[in-house]
Amino acid sequence: MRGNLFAVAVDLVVLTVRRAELCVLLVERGAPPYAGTTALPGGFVRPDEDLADTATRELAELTGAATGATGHLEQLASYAAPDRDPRGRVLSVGYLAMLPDMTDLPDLVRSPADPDAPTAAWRPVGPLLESPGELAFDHDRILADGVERARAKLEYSTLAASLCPPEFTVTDLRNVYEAVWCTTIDPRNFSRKVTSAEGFLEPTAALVTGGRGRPAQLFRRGTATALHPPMLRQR
Amino acid sequence: MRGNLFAVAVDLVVLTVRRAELCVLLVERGAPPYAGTTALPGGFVRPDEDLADTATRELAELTGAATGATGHLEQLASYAAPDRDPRGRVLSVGYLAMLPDMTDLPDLVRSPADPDAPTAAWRPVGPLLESPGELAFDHDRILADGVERARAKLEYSTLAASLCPPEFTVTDLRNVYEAVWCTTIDPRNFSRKVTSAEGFLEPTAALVTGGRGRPAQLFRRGTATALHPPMLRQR
DNA sequence: CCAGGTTATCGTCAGGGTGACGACAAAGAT
DNA sequence: ATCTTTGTCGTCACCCTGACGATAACCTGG
Repeated sequence: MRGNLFAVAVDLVVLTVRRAELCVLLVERGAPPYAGTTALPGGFVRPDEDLADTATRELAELTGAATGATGHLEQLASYAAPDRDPRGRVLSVGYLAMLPDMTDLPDLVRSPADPDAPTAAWRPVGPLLESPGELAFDHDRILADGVERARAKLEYSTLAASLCPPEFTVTDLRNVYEAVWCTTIDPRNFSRKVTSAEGFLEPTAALVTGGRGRPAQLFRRGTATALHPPMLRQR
Repeated sequence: MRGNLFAVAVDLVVLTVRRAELCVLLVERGAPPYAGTTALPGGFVRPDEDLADTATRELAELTGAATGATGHLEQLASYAAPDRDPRGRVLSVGYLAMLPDMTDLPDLVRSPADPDAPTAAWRPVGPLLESPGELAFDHDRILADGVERARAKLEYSTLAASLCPPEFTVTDLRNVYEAVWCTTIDPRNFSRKVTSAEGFLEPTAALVTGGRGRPAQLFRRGTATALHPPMLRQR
């Protein structure tokens, strides 16, 4: 009954917004198969781990555990086509992570926990989605599913704040929506929507200054997770 | 690297609406572990199968392949806690199926394809969700996730039609919404919403008669899959 | 055959949310 | 000092929805 066994891996779709673009964290594969090509970061589930444990551990190894507080991590879907890995039967559980733009980190991220780990780099998702084929295994599909999940979740949740630093302005938040959805949003209507949504934003005493134009109010994440009524994308 | 291997199973959350109640298809476990208790139907992935293949095959074995045309099947999530199965490491991929009410079938369904398979029975989900603990493994959680997915999907998709027979009235469709959401909906507003939604319903030439009251128009599923704007549940 | 009950469906109306946009405030730039 | 840029408030029309009246078309029972 159970003679057919699988290796189980967790692959991460780590998204952030850098320079007004939605970006994903990719690694260069060092070992076969697909050596030398880019891929989603991932690894195998250890004997004592649940799936979420593996995802959390790998995310910490990649980014240096800077997530936790502000970031978001959720399961996406599982992929187990018989021929998806030439080594044999491998089931991959996709996880979606959304992190604030850590502009202080360079485009190349070297893991502090594991110096032998492959170097990770942020890449804009647009070209990867439009012309698939660059990523190893079925990672193009996993990436597409992750981006679509993120786009959908911005509609009816307060998750966009996970892509912002701990304190942010309404414009920061709007830039996240515009980058993820590839649209432009009217700043006045957007401000009305997010500031009047109960529990989305918590005002801070401070204003942000230094840029051009009128100083903007700083906000923190509110306690709400759902956004009612939702903010629908244009179709 | 790959010494830690898993058995991979697919467990089905098969939902339908029977007698104005949302019901799930459960089986009596004949073999250990959890012999004698009820559980979600499921089975292991075969060597040449993708996950969706396994789900489709098991659904066909359970219901006699009467699905396909009108039914719906989608992946839910994966569950792999280290101690979720006493036999060892088993990863289970949950699938959600939604079928029309086949009232012609009895509450007990004996598989035509595999007479040795355990007998399946329709059970209302309400008591199972309110007092968990009856189902084997972590199937209470899988069931809860499946029901919540179904409830959410009715909001922004035309999936409720998958729980209706091929031809149905607006009242049939409303009964599905009311059973899944455990609410009551104003018939006039509901009718206005679903008949004006582009591509949700396709009118048929026929009326349905025989019941009490004015005869109702018969509809077929439209081609649309998304429902814009969504029909939001009360909170 | 007709009254009454039941169900389907159309119509009306007020209120909330949103898109489109004007207006002003408050900073830096020249 | 003026211009430009950006943030925020306000206004208005429109659409959708909830609440509900009204009518149509059937069945049932006197």
